[in-house]
Amino acid sequence: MNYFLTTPIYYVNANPHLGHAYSTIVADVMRRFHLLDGDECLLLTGTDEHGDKIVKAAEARGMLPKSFVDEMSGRFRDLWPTLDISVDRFIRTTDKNHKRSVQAFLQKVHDAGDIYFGEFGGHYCFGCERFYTEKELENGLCPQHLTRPEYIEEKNYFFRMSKYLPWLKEHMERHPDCIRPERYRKEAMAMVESGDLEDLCISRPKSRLTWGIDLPFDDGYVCYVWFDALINYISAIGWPGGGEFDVFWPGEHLVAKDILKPHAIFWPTMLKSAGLPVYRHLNVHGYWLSRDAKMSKSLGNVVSPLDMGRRYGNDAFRYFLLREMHFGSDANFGEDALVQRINADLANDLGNLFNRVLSMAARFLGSVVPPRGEMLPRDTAIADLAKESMENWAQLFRNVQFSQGLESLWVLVRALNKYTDSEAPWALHKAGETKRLGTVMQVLLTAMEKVALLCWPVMPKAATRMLEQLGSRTKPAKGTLAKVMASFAEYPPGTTLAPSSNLFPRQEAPVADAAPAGDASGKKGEHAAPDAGKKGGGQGASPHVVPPDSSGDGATVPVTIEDFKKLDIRIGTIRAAERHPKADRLLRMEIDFGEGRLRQILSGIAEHYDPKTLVGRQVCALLNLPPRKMRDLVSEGMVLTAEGEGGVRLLTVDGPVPDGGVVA
RNA sequence: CGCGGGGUGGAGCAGUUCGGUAGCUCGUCGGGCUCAUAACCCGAAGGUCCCAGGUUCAAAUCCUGGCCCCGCAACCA
Repeated sequence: MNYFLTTPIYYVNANPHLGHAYSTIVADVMRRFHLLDGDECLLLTGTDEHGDKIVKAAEARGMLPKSFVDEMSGRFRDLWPTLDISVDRFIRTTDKNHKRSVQAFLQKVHDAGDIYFGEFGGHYCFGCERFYTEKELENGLCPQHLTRPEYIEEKNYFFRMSKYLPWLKEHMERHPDCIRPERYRKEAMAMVESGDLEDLCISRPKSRLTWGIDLPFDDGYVCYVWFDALINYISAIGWPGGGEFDVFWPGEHLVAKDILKPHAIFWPTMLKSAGLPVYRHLNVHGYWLSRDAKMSKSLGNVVSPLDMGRRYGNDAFRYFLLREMHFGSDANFGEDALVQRINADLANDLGNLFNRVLSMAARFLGSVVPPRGEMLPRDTAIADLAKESMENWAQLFRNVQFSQGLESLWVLVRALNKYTDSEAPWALHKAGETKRLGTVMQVLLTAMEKVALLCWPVMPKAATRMLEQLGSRTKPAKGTLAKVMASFAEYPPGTTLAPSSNLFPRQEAPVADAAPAGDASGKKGEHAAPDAGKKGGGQGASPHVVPPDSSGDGATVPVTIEDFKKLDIRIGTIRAAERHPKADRLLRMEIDFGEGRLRQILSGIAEHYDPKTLVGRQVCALLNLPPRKMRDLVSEGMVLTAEGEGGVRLLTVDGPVPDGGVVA
């Protein structure tokens, strides 16, 4: 069979982090598994490079969009080999073929009558970067900024997605494993049945955005988000125009749960409209959490999860990621858990098994494999267990249950340790029972070769070393799994074994305070690009998008003192403070700036400050911002804060200052 | 009542689809072994399966109600 797997394409406005690494590692594991399973495999990853956010991120660094995305895309591409990931195709949405495919796709959907020119638009608020309908305006003003929106004749193109929702519902019912794990299919089903799904806006006029792909049927517009990003999955393999597409499509996708909707709803309906078959599976994974993400954020000294891979080795790092997270659920990333896994599973169970067996072979047999003698029931029991374990492993991996699959493999590993104990080759050696010794060692070696091979998808380097140490002629290659599972044959006598093994050295427990990594979670997504009257729609198919941040290479744009003087920053005293009744993170404060009245200011510090403790304190605030509505209440300024170790801290003064005092 | 996930020995989790003796890893305690990376093997202690009702011969599992965590969304301009 042909097996085509994709990761999301990653949005290049920030550097790669654990979320990206996890997705791509899982993809690599799946590819290697399917290769062993006899499939012809093609793994695709890449970068998403269009959109407004890219233009801004490039500007912030004084670069042209093109050079910026070239550099960022390179960082992703170069990372994968260092994690032992074998990528077959790497796509960039700025590739020429991709542009051609997107236009061809749009044309097909257009020809099918599924794209229409939307007549709304009109009231555009520049602050919000979005349109408002008459109904949404309050007294003709933007409900967010309380400013009068400009009337703009901006029409856009829409994809008639609603037309395909009944079909999609039926499709999901007929293919219960199209989205997995099951919970995400349920969630997608709920979306379809909710009736809240509207047609997709798929364009932006060039007057506002030029960094995108021209619509084939109107060169005054560029394509917006999904009809650009999602199509990478087929443009990368040559659609339209055959080639690999004809061979490998339909394939399957791997995504994080934050982009379930575009992949579960938008993409299938788009494919249907274009007359193409839907993907086989959508595999959805959860997030890596940091035990106390809030505490460790923004600290300069936190250890990056990617550094963990470098420190403990890729094989151990990959094993941990696959074993610790039950695919689909969230999991915690912590250095102590990583070390525990390494020591318990890899060093004590697996590594030690290899070391003790090879060491015995060296001492008792001169590292040369003896012939196998008569198999006793307790020997065939191992053979049976190996078969069962491998079958479970394969079934679970096929079903993206990697953690359970590895657990099933470890049942065999532990049984081999137990077998070693109960057969006690050292005692056989002492007693001169050469024949029985040979059989026991045979059973161990035969089983260990199978273990080594099954480790390969997750730990390619270590597995290769294991096979080498066993002097094995088995190579991890297309279709090897069937051969290895088929029988429990005698290990070729005469094979020379390595004299010892030290696959996974035990690790010291991390120092108590070595907190796990701040950006471990890849959970901050959605720099929601407001879309003409639509909701949601993160930019691009990236699983986790981190806002253009201060942590990385934050070169900023120079300003003049004149620019600074435009800011009206003043000191005021908080007279009243309370939680916003309808928002988790907002505090409502009344602050005295000596203006003869109190200003109401809202600030997202509810998680960091108890309102009672704020009354009477002096704070800094920026006052000459336009008033803005936040969760139904108007804010007349912005309280200034800085991110501290325990969370957000207010800027204040170190001595009394008259209310209204100017900050300069 | 915006959507969703979860609450199981000290820690982390599986088990819930389809009711039938509560399981795994780590940790603790005791023992064994000496091939091995202070590793391995055996045994033990330790659980009101969040609470309250209900169905049933039988409920971690099914039903109803409640409590408590956590994501998403909203919002943190």
